[in-house]
Amino acid sequence: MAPLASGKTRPVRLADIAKAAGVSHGTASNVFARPEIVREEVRERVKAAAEAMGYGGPDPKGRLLRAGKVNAIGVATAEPLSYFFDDPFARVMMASISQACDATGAGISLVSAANSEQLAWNIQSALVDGFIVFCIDGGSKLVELARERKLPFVALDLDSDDDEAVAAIGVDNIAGAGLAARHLTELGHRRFAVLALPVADSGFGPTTQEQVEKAFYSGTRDRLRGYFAELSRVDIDVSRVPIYETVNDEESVWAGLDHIFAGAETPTAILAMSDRIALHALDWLRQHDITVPGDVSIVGFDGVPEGAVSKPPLTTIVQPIAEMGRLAVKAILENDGSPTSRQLLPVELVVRASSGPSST
Amino acid sequence: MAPLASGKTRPVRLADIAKAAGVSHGTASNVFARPEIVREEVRERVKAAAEAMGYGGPDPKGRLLRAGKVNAIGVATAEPLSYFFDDPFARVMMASISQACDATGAGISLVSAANSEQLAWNIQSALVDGFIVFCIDGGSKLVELARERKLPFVALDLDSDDDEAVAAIGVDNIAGAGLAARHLTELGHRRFAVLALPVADSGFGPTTQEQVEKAFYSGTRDRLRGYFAELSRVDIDVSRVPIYETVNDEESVWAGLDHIFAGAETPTAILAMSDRIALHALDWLRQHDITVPGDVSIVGFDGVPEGAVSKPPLTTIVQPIAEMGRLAVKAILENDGSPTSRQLLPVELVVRASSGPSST
DNA sequence: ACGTATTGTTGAATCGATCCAAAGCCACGT
DNA sequence: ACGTGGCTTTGGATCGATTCAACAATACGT
Repeated sequence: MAPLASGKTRPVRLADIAKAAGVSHGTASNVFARPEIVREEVRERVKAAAEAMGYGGPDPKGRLLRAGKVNAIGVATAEPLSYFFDDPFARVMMASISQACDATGAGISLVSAANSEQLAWNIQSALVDGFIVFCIDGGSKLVELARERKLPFVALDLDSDDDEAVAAIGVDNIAGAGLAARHLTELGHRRFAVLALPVADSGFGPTTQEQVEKAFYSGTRDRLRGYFAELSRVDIDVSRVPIYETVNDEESVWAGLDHIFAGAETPTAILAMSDRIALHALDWLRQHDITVPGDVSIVGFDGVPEGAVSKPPLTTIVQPIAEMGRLAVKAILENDGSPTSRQLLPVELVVRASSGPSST
Repeated sequence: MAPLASGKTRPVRLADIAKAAGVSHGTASNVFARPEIVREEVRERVKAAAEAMGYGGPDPKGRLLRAGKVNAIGVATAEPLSYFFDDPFARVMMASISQACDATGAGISLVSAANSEQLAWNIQSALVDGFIVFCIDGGSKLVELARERKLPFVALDLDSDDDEAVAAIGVDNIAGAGLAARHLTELGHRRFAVLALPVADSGFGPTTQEQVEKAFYSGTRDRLRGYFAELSRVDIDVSRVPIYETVNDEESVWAGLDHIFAGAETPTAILAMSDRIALHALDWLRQHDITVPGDVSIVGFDGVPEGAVSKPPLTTIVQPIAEMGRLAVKAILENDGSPTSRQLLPVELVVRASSGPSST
């Protein structure tokens, strides 16, 4: 309004330049959206006006509302945002999600927050066409939140017992864990220990089968079920297998190993519920001069690339991470109202050098 | 329209539930945006109506238009999207950007595309309040595109010679490179080779100082200038120092070393323009039984975390990556119209085990 | 000269919310 | 009976574009 309004940033709208160029806003819109249908002379005039007035092209905010489609998918997690760039599993998954997005021209919005109140708000107000939810932690709440948006969404790694109605892509944790355990029993191992993923939000420490059965996170529960089903099958008394709940970081894993190896009967085989746990364990073992796989064998879970180059390379259960990412994106983008139902992908045992015959 | 429209997804608007609850749309809006100002009874009625009609809360698309602010910043690069998750430098940078965003409650949109036409479109239509542009590659074009949006934006690692008017955060490449070279000359090295970052879009291969001076990427140019200024200072004939242009990946680095070590006069010191290059070089050297730092010393550039745990740990020039991320986010979010001008951050030489006294 | 394409342009309607000035309602004091 | 003030609620204006049916202008065939 005031003539000296040059300090204000860009109050210039499409309508303004339309007026300046002496055309209707409809025509002005066409100049940008479908230049070929407007006469060259007019087009030039409008473009010149735009240039002169410092107009940066149609504001997507306006277009968006009309079009209804954002053309971006949101990836949500309850972890801090930097999780996407720190965690190996997340990184591989994100790389494959982003490839799928690149291929279809969709954008990616990272959704997360420092506290759960803000998380809710961020999910409610994320400008996306759908969500991919990382259920690593606080899964149920996230799923609940995402569901409330009434947008297509798919949960990654949300497992069996949860609400049937939510679309989910996961792997067969029970079968995978079974594979890992069987591999070790076939190598002759009888004394096991389990390094578990989080069971509840309660930190880390020794835990029990009963606790895990009540676990908040079904992935943790299912993997334990898989392990124990297989161990029981070959008559190992699972009630004597120590289970240590970690929070998937170095500190808790090392504490777990301190605990496990403090016992009288030390294990010859360790079942780690994630590669990250297994890799931290490898460090601890090396530092304690326990050879792998000479003294102790260890099998991870996930199949992150770091496992292939660790010392020794990690025997693990590899998830088809890339495939999962692709499917998730596809599920969101092609969603036509009917929710894709839950999909369970197969996993594969990859034997590398961290497992060998039992020495006892 | 048709009574059997249940297949259609969510044509239910705030106005619909307002009508259903028998209140005005203004009141309905308040129920969600400022529940405390609407009488409890009415509030419950509206919420019930919303629930009954399957309303997922106010659509951010609408809110957005009104509010004008997206509350998200876009991070753009000309690399494929997965670059953000693959490249160590990008990852550290993104982690710090995302921390800064978490702290202020802003979201992050990743902007990229398979081809440059789509890139332009993606940048034009990204729903963001500003851009952080990774100028690793195709920098100028990206900056141009971003500038056209007339949104606040800051370029990362865009250097000296470029347009003065664009806000940029970078490090002092010349000084950093000088530090690296000086460290090696002080250790007695006289025979150098340079593994360069991309000079142009043309692939990899041996190159020359003249070529690099004309480099598309000022970071590459400035680092070489820094190296050579220092080498010249101690009377090393830089015209005889081989420069090999890589594309920052294993293949090109290995090809470069094949080339460099095929010559008659092999170097005792390698200046690598990135840690990623240096780490790949370390692998090559190990495979060729060339000891580091016994036979050859190598100094990287960037300061990525992998450098601290490589074998041997990498001597490098560390950039204040976290600080850069923080500053970039701050520049966007606090931008009040006046563009923050260019900022050059200091770098630091961190001596680890990949450099030692010259053996000759 | 007059209908008929062809091509370009207009202006109203729409997308889904938020904001705000004005009005309604109710109780209270005088 | 009437003014005052505190809550609520209302309805119109607005954000910035796109879309589309209708209209204007020009060229073409007969």
